[in-house]
Amino acid sequence: MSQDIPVTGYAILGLLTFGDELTGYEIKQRADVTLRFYWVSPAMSQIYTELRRLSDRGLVVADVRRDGGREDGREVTTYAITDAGQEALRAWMDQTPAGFPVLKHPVLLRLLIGHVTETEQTRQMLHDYVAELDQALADLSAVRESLRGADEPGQPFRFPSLVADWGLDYFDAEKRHTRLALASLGETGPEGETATA
Amino acid sequence: MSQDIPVTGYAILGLLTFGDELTGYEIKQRADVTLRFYWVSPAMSQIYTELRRLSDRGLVVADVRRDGGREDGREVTTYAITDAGQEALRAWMDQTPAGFPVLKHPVLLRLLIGHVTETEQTRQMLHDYVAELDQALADLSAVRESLRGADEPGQPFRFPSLVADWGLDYFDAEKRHTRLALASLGETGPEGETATA
DNA sequence: ACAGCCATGTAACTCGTTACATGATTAC
DNA sequence: GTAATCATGTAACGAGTTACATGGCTGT
Repeated sequence: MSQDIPVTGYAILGLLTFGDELTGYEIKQRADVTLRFYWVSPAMSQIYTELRRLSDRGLVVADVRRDGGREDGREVTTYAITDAGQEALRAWMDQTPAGFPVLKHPVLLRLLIGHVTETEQTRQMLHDYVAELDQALADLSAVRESLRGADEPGQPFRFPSLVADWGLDYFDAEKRHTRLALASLGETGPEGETATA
Repeated sequence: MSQDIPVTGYAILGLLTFGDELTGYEIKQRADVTLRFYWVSPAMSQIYTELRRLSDRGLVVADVRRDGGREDGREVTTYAITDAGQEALRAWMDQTPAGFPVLKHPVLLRLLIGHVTETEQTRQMLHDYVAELDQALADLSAVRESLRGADEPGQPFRFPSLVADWGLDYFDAEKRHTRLALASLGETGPEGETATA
């Protein structure tokens, strides 16, 4: 029937299962704080394209409204998941294998061919990565905190909390690995210096 | 000059810095055992496309040869990185930021919306994931072992070893996280049973 | 003889991105 | 008044995939 929907489509559908009617713009914002860590943050244009597709298949309903009710006001379209959408999402979850994660890790890719450049350059890259990880950790921590109070079994944010904790641990592990790599490069680099951070 | 090369192009270029002349087919095999874990394993057609591009820009040289030297034999094309290729790769490493990793994690995506399906279904997914992680760990361990003996500073496989160790640790951490999630689901699931594995 | 691997490529297509275009609303 | 944010879309394009097509070589 409707298995020709990209995963991102189901991801958007999933965002709509948390109870609210959302505009495309709001979906983008939600994606930026959640999906972005373990899937992608789709471009606005992609979101509108996907909403169009979901709407065509009856998996979401669009609700066009005049902002503020005025005749000349701005048109705002909110989307809600339909029963058919719930079923399609459920069928996807239950009947298609999740698949193995794909990691596009430019830091590891460059580390792999570290012999092509100076050790100092590689160290710099790793330091930069740590800084970006700190930022990601801060962002994700904030999200995780915002779920407190509704993260127990039976409560709405149980699963998002589980995922956020997993993500936090993952970023921590990345920091550890980066530091280990830095240590390995620092101890035995061409120059006699040790790691600086 | 030549910054219109996709990352996968540089990745292929990188594979050619380890000393051998490789055919497109062999590049695919190398990618399947190394790149696949932290970048992607490009399709054959993508590899040939990329080799064509690199060749057009003079970053690799193609060496067309008759297999076995016979006039009617099969044509085999091997590729080697050129000096210009080394420079381009180095320039890319030194002058463009690596960028933050992108993780496409269907297991986490589905766990996030776990409330859509039965807990048992989610548990099943996590169990399957553990099995796949075991496979990945076995594969990567084999690669890592094959690097032993040339993984010290100054030796050719120092950086690949560093990356392999990082990867092994990462997969271990994923297993841990999966078990934690399973525990969390098992203890408090709707049915009174505990986790089965 | 035949299966399986080695080897190379083209064509069609999809996902997703960036750039462009438009305009209303809100906060300062 | 004007900058930032809210809101929606189109067009062009690029990276990468699957399907298709071809054919030689190797082991049994």
